[in-house]
Amino acid sequence: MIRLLLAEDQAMIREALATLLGLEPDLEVVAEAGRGDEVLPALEAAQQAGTPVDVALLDIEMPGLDGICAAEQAHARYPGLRIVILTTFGRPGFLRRAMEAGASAFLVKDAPAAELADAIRRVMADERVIDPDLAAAALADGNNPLTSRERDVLAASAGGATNAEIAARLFLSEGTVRNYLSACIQKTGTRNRAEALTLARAKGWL
Amino acid sequence: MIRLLLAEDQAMIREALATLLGLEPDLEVVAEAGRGDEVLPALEAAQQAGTPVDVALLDIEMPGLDGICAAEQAHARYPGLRIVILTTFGRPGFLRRAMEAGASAFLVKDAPAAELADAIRRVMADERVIDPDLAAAALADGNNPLTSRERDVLAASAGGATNAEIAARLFLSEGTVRNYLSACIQKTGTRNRAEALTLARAKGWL
DNA sequence: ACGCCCGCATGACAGATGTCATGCCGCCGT
DNA sequence: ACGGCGGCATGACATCTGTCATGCGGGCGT
Repeated sequence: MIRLLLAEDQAMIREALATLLGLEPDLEVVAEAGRGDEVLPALEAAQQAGTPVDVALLDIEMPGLDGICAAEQAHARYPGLRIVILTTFGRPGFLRRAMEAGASAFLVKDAPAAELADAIRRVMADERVIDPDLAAAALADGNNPLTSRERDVLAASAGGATNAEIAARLFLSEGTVRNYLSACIQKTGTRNRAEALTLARAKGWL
Repeated sequence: MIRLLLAEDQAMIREALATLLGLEPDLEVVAEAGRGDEVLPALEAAQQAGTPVDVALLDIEMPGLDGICAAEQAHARYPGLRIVILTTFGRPGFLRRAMEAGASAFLVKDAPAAELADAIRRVMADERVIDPDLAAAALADGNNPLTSRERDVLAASAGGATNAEIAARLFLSEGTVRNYLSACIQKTGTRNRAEALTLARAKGWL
């Protein structure tokens, strides 16, 4: 019996997935989390209850902590735990980060449901499960060209934030903000901050 | 036995929901669609197969046609069909549009799974199912203040499109684009196009 | 020690964005 | 007929964004 933890913020989806997986004779959902920062506590609780989790299924976009950060924490604390990342968007940067975080599988929600149970069984057999096209895209994409600070500033530009606002928020001068954004624009090969942000998000660089 | 159609572009989620609903003794998923423009044909096929759909569950954000437009078409063609809109974001403008399109229920995926089956049974009993908080927000929000053309131009500004690009795309002069965007910015009470776009999207106005 | 990279900053300037005033046309309701 | 609204446009101008040059300090690897 493979014991699973399921982390997904949308309750309806989480429960539907739990039901689907619960129908498999060799799978059992023993823990659930609706936020990224509930993953570690849930793993702890399952351990304490005598039903240690074998495989954690983590959505990426969750409140409290994103699934990849949660994977890092979980992997550090429970080295034997297998991690399957589940995501809406197969962004290459996410794939890269997920692998670095110790994930054994990376699945997009566009895949057929049968692939989920299959992936779980394969990671239990110490396999890696990644879509070959996505892996190729991630490798072709090269590394995220943005420095840490550039990412901060680009992320802060979302929603129409002015340079003055970004500067105040990140304790920088406006000129520095303009320089960082200009660097982001050039590194991403785009024409303005909005386009740079759109592309960086699509690539999973932020 | 209530016969259902399920329209949701993410295969894994759709199948999980179909499994969940299929476990209810009085519900049966007789049709599925992965794109908005497959909804009508799927309804047609179910009708032809002698298993006419009673309730259509439509996700909003789907390729080919959004769920609300699909609802409009389905409602026009099958007046007796009940429509339940399922969405990730409870945007007031979406709620308003869904109701206008003939939907009988509007559910967010954050809701517990039990609410889905419950909503299906209630709309079969000719009830309306809407979260009271969401309804209040939609009523408090007032109407979408943007004209059709303003919405076109604001939507076209996404992703960093320049005024010249928007103008070329919508067959306008750049000055007209600037005027329309300025109007959007003022009507939304924001400071620039990016913020106007962010807010209009959050409200379900686009 | 030196070179590179990152973070941060100033300053000058070109171009894009946003505001405002104004005006024409067509449609619709009164 | 008239007024209001939406769509479209021109023109002037203020402000914001983006580019470039330059420079300082600190950390790291060779």
